[in-house]
Amino acid sequence: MIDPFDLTDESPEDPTPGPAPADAPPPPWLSDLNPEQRRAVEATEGPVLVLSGAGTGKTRVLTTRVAYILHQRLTRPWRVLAVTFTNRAAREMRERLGSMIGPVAETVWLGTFHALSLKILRRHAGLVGLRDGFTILDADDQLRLLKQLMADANIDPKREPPKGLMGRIQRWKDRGLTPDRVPDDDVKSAAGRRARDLYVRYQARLLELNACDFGDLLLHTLGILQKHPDVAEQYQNRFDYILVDEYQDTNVAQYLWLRLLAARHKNLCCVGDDDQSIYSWRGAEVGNILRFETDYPGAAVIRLERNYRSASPILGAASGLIRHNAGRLGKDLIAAGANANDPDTPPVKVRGLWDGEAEARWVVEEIEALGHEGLPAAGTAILVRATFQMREFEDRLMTCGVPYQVIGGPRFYERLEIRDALAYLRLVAQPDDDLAFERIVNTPKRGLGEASVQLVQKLARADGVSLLAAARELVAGDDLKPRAKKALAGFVEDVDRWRGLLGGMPPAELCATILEESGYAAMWKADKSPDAPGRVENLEELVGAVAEFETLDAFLEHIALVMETESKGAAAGVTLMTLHAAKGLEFDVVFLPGWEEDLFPHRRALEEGGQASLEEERRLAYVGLTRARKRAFISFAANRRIFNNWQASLPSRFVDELPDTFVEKASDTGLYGAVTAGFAEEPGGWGTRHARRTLNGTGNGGRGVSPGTGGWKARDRSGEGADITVGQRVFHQKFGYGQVLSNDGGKLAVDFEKAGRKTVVAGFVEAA
DNA sequence: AACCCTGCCGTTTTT
DNA sequence: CGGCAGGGTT
Repeated sequence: MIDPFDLTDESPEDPTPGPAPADAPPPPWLSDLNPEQRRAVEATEGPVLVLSGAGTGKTRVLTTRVAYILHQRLTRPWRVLAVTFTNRAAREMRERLGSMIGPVAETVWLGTFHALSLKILRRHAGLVGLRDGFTILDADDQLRLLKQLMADANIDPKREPPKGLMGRIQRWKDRGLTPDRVPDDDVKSAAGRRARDLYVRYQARLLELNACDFGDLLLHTLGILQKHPDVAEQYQNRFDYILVDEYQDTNVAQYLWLRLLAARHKNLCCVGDDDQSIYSWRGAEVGNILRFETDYPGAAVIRLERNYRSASPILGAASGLIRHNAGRLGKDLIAAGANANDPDTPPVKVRGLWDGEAEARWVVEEIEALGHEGLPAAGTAILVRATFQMREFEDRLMTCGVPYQVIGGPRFYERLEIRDALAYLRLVAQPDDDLAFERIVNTPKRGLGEASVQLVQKLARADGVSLLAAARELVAGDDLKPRAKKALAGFVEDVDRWRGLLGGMPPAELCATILEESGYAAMWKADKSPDAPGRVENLEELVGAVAEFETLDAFLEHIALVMETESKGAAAGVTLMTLHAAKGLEFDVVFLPGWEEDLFPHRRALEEGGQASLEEERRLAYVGLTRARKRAFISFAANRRIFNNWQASLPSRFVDELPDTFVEKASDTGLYGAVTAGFAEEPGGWGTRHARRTLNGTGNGGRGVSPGTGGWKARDRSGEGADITVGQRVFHQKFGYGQVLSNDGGKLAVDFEKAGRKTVVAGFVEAA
């Protein structure tokens, strides 16, 4: 593992200028660009906004732009700053840059906002009250710390959920607001004031711990740049060109960070797509991209609209959908890729099904059929709105023997056993890491209960020393019961001994030694719960991960910023993940299930964010569709089990918003009428449209289940549903026999004999 | 100090 | 229904 920032030569006055541009052969990569891309690459001076639609080659533009700047000898590699959001994007960019310009790519300042901030912050830690070697807390540490502070302040965690408070604090940090800058509007309520007070204490406590959280990496760096003009100037002069990926995802703090660094020359190139902004709920400000031209007068705005990824019906469907959003910068994708002109590309298939299980069955059937057409599972993805949807697909894929992998879920470094093991390593590397001490002082159980730990904490606070130091004092004194004293003495001795080994053996060996001698590995080996063997394996894997590093410090620094493990091996089967996780990826075939009101767009999003959130949900749908190269499938179910009770659901409004020209809709016979939506009724009858001959015409008196969804009507199978009366005994395909409790305009409350009380639509039951 | 039980809640997630 | 957190119990 190489630390990309471990630069051996960063000197701005590097004495070896390269050959003049004229001497160099024309770079091959310029001619591969289309005219817009080329403009985006060649407009090196001044602010540039590249509006880069899905699949229009933004990574290529970014990397080529860096290569071009260097090739033109406009500056030196270490004077170029390229910022991304994820480690994955940074890695990909560095690799591609390396293939264009060679090993010199390693010296470009390229990384995530957080990694780059950390690099700057390490050099000026003293300016914000941090000392050298400060640690970075992860989400778990943050929350534990906040809970402690809440307990100190007598705030009931029942009334004020710690997660909510943490969220508030993080949102302030996202906006670049230190505690003293929190606006009055945010502390009008008592809860707001309490949150602000806690924010003050939280920041103070972090400094005591010589630690900072992820938000602080940006916030502190921003503070340094704002309050110390001399330092700011140093970096403003250092970076001659700044490039930013995924600009639509920047928060206010990041926006200010960029603005400060680019203040001198304004050679700031932001690449993004307002239509793919899906992270406002974690602080991203679409406004940043929408306002770019105002913020940077005279900015060049370049639109990349030639899509090289998707077949034209997919682009047509996606464009038609996103057109329903207001306040866009405006951009239309044009099919330009190899998949675009294939006359055989079928439209986007939209399919209504009975329930989630039928939906999964259908999806997997389609996957198997596509396999015979030469579109194997390995290039296929199922993209869901919420993780609970995954289970049904997993079940079905497993029973059908289709290989698959789930992306997302709990990450390696977030697992309990890994976090515990890391706490050991942290404490050894950094003896005053109090959070690490607390975490493992009694793990595995050493007979050190809360009483003993509190004694240590009290002493530490009184003497102003770390917990480990206080423990050491306590062991020497007589304030502890003999039992606890012995246990604590043993623990302190262990830590001291491991510290003594620090320089003497490779870090992986040290890690293994610690896990053995602490009894931590033994604890899991002895555990007979079903997940214990997996945890033991993970610990072994951790040792393997440490082996990639020269020193323990280097390893800890790495995992503080890179919480993911390197993805191992190529995807073998169907990829199952959330829509959010799919951003930036592409697949030959994409399935988008669960397009139902309340699920997608998600009810909670609409409840808290109204119109703005609806548009964000729509962008999410747009992101999903534009992941597909060759085929896209959308589906929705009429019934879905949510928290164990069945819920009748309506097709998503997004289904209605898909332009008819590019989609082919069908639903299982009788599931829905097809009054205006142009749905065929037969399963599998894609070509046979009965658009105008609808079930509505066969006796449903136009009684819709819900207004506002266009032509979708509850089915009324030749009228049986109409004459259901309260108290009647009925039969339901899924739930069996039951008695009708009430009838609310076709929505029946039924007490089923086997399945219990459910709400069903009248059309789904028949008189028994 | 360790275990069990009850009650609540249930969207998306990187660094 | 099921996971988890916190409280109460042994």
